[in-house]
Amino acid sequence: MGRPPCCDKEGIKKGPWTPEEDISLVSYIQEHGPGNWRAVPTNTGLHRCSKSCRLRWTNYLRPGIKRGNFTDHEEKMIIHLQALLGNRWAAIASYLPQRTDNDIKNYWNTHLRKKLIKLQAAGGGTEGLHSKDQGNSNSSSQAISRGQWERRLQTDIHMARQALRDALSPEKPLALSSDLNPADGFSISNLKNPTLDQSSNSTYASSTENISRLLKGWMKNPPKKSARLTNLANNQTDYQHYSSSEGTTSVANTANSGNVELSDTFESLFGFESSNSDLSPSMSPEASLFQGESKPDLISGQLPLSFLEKWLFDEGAAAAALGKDHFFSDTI
DNA sequence: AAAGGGATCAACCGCCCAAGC
DNA sequence: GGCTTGGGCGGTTGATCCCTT
Repeated sequence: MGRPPCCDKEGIKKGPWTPEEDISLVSYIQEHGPGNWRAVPTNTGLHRCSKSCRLRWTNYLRPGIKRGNFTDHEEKMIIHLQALLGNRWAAIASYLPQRTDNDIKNYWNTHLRKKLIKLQAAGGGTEGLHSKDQGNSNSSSQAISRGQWERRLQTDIHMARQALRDALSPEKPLALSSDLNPADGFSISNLKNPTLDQSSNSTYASSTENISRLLKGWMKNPPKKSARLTNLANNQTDYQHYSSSEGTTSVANTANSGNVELSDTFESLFGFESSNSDLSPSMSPEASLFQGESKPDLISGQLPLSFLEKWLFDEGAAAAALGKDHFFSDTI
């Protein structure tokens, strides 16, 4: 019984993705939209399993993905949501629309879990986490007892639940959408099927922002790692294609004639300007819509954020709630 | 400068669930 | 109702980076 692994077939490539593969995938999705992943490898000629294509898209190529350092605010969100939801990374990611579940999971496993353990071992709470510079956190907050920390956590959980109940309450549908401005092109139908309605071209074109950002990254940082990875994974690829000086593309060192002018292809395909060094993680409206495709929980993803922000991070409210015994009778 | 080991993160694996037949 | 399939999710792995000795 059981399903045969989808990647068991011979000739299925594994390992790091090359820019060529990324481009194939992105251009295919630009045309057809995400979904029907089974058809992607055959239609693109990629020697990857469908799952790998989906993962690559959702975790790295999808527009609107923010990479790099997590902000204090994001850290707090993750910590609270992890306490609230457990290791349901996809659910947590739905509250951080610019982050992927994989990213959050990695960040939790590599940073936050250790941080929490360390803090709790030191008798602290999340207070220390509220500042990246833990050395500056004041001693009184560090001295918070584990009991207090747990009580506060319980409070937060309760309040978050309450907020979610309120948010999901049919009596308050507008509360959820109050931040949505129809003038910005928002509509439920867009959320349900972002590939329809509005020009799907512009929607999918936004994915180019993301991949171009990635490619720019490769170009900017002479990809030591990438080159190694690529050489390991695919000796035919030469990342010198992507290296450049002053941001101009170069096709020097072309080892594979099939890849000639690949960097030019990037430019024509994605149209990024090498002079544009703004890699700030902004998400275009199209991107946010597009993102909704793979994160269909956009409504409950973005909008409750304000609720949760308000409730989860309002420490004053939490502290005030601590005094209310009825709360504990409710939650314990 | 080199070696060792911990940290990081992209990618894979296996399981689960829902939809379609 | 049972089986198959596609897609999603969380856990884990392994290559690479980076810091310390």
